[in-house]
Amino acid sequence: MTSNTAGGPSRRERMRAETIAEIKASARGQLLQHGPSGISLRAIAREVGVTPAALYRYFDSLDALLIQLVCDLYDELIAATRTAMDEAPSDAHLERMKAWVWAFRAWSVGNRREFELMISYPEGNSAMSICADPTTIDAGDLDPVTLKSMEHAQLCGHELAAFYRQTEGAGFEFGSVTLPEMSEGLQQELIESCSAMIIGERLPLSWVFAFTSAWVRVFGLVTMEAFGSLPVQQNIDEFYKAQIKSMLRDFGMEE
Amino acid sequence: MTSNTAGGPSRRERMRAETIAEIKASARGQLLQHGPSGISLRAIAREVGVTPAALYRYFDSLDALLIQLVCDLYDELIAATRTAMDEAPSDAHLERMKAWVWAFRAWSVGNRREFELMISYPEGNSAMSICADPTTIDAGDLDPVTLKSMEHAQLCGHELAAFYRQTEGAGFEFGSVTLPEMSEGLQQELIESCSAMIIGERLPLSWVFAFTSAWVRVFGLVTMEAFGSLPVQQNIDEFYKAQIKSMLRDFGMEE
DNA sequence: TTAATTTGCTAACAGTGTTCACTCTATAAA
DNA sequence: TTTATAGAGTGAACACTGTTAGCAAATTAA
Repeated sequence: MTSNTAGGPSRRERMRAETIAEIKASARGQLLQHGPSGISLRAIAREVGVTPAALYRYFDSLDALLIQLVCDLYDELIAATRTAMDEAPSDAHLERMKAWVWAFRAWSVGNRREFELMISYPEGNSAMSICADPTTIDAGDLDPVTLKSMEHAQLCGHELAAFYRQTEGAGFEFGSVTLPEMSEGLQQELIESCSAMIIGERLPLSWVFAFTSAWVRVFGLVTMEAFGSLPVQQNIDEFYKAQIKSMLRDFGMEE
Repeated sequence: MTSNTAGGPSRRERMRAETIAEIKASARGQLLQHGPSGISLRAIAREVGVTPAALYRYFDSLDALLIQLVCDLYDELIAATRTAMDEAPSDAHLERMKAWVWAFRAWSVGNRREFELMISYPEGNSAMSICADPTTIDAGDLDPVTLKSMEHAQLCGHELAAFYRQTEGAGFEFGSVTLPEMSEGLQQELIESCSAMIIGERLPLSWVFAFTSAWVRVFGLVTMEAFGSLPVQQNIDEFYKAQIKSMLRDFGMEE
């Protein structure tokens, strides 16, 4: 028929993108209803109105489909976090980091099953990892979900770097924060580990340690809440606030 | 034949217990090789040398078998933790709590797939929860894995209570620890939440908050390490030590 | 129009958890 | 010791699952 003279996506490409979206939507619906292990390829085909074998024209396997879905979910999380951060002024770095925590929590708890799929996929993979092995960090052939999770963490990491640039390290000046003694090796690894997230910027050890500790705490909080194993069940918001205050104290800050 | 006059388990009961153990062992072997979702009832039957249907004489379903397995794994974790604690004198409560953390970590990381199964089973259940809903805490009909995870947490909680009794709250006296301001509701919930673990003992808010925070941090550390997403990969031991020191500071202690 | 690519189908294969009806066999009671 | 009874095991079937191969129709490009 009409050849594709006008640059844009061809008719078939549009159709293809549409059914791909339909497939993903169906998969997500089943995720919501029956959990991560309840996503069935045949059920998806049934819902989309197509034969099971037809789905293999769009995805190499069910695993590949799930990986794609997880990537999309990360994009959703990242977008939600970014807009939440952008509600604060671009130079209010502390507020923006707080917003990151709240948005991360809100999305993960509001999408428990999605969160469950993200951290449990694939079997024992390094989902939600802050950074990968430093030796292979240059290679672009990391698995896509690790990349996405790094992008998610960098969103907060960059803000920390900007905050350091803004205060020029003053945060630790007026606080009585004594760093635990650490070996040379650990110090170096911590700094290098964070430099993967804060590109080009080199933060002092005190900031890096406080940030890493905070990251572990936030991860613990969000995971436990999403899995319903948080020690607090009713006043969760205030518990988070208290935890954030406690973390800020590790940075030597009061408010 | 000979009737069972001598109290002990009958011959059939012994046989039954033996095959049950055999089934569980096979299940665990598959868990090790193929991960939680790779445990197949038919493969177990194949390995035990029996028909798939025969397994239903021992377990109501595959799910029931997995729950039993998870309970056994908790018992193993609890036993490992307890013996590690008992290597310290019974009145060295601080050392014993440290031993709890190290043993918890060592077992979970040394048995990653088992740990994976424990926290992911059943779908979004409250595994590894420190305590359950206070309203139903009296009823003994909680699901068995929640009970086991509580037993695991109580092991450390009791030690904390004993430590408080020993020092009579002196820990917070000589430290410059300022508690984040919290609402009445959160304070009450924190205290009640911990009283489920420290039976009969009522700790002050400062201790309860520090303990809860520490629990979240330890959970975050162990989970991230087991899933390979810890920001540190080489000097993990020292990172844990630094984290523990940081937690002890929340209790107002130095060493 | 012709040729090539894409999309979808049917059918089948190997695997899964679960149930039912039917054998034995070992225990317990008469 | 003989007779019920409960336990353990079997084989066949059902309803699923993910995946592949070969073939037909439709859409695009030459």
